[in-house]
Amino acid sequence: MNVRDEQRERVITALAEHLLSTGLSQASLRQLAAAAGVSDRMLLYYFADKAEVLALAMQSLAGGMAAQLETALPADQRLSQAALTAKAARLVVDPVFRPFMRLWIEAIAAAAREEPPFAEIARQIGEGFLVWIEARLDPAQVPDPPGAAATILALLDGLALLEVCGGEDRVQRAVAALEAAGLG
Amino acid sequence: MNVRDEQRERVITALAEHLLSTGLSQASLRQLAAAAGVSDRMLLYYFADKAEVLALAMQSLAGGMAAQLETALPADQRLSQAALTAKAARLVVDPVFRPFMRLWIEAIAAAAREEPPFAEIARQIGEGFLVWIEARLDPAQVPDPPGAAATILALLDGLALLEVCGGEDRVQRAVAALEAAGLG
DNA sequence: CTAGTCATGTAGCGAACGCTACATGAGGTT
DNA sequence: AACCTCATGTAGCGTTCGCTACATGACTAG
Repeated sequence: MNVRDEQRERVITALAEHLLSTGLSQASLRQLAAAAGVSDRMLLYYFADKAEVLALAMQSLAGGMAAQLETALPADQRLSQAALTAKAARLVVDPVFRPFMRLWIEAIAAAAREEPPFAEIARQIGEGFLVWIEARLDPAQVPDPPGAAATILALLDGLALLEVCGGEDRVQRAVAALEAAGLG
Repeated sequence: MNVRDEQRERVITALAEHLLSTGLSQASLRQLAAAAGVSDRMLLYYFADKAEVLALAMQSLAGGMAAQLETALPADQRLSQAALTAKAARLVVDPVFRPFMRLWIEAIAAAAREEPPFAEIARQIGEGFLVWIEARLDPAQVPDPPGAAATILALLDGLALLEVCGGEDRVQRAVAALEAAGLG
């Protein structure tokens, strides 16, 4: 393989990690290059432009996130809406997933202002989430799986927002309430 | 009153409108000044810095939003969690409120990256939302009002995110599902 | 009348941004 | 040996950003 192609892989992996830990605020070309251990000049030699860098790094993260979600809550078990809501909520507020959720809301906000490449990225990742959720809903118990999945996704994303504007304890209280309801 | 103080009021009102319609992406000092019909130089004569301008405009918007919410769903009627969730969800996806919700998630994302003055603003507005919600929950029907309020807020905010990453139809399906559940 | 505050304009600073032009050496091909 | 592509460095372009220094006319207080 090319040196260039090797570097593309190496750099994207490093940048995914960097984005996870610092968010989109530290994502200028120069900052990304420094985080990946290359010069900004070379970053634009490996990739077409900043949008490509961010798109690839976000896709890499989404892939990792999807794999972790698969193992954390396997699809062979179908749940009621309340039960899945509670379990998924506990998952996404876990310290393991929280950095991703933080980045996820930054990406959606960037998509909201139509900032490339986030409009596309956010659509893709959101779609992936919906598929993941719907695959875990028991059609026998859930009258409207697409509606239920959309509702659950909204709630999960909302928990990430709640953490920012309401703090950790509010999130825990919400998750506890969901678990209490999920037992019914 | 001073010319300066008159201008402060006038400019903030204009900028609240501007932020509502264009979001935070068109919010550089020069763009804000143009939207308010003044020079950027004068904007920084009327206000201390950009953070003050944004803070005041956001507070103005939050006030207007709060007033509209009060009239749209008066506090004298206490509801069950499911019923309030459904009613509030229908409210926030209304075209009247959607621009605010859009801006709201941009503000939370800015808060997430600790961008002044949004950390403070987001906390304030989020707190206001929680109070508003809790004041409409019937304590006789709701075992854990703070938890329920946090859950509802997460869901409402999440609907705004869902619109960005999943599109209008997904939001409508989620609201329909919530209304179906709210009838039970 | 003079002095000073208020309101506003002109001009620009220094930094960061995304991105590019150009040079250079290393290594392979003919 | 001549040439060419690849990988990399240096330097900087043009723009936008938040913000400021400085000047100037208008009005007001002593």
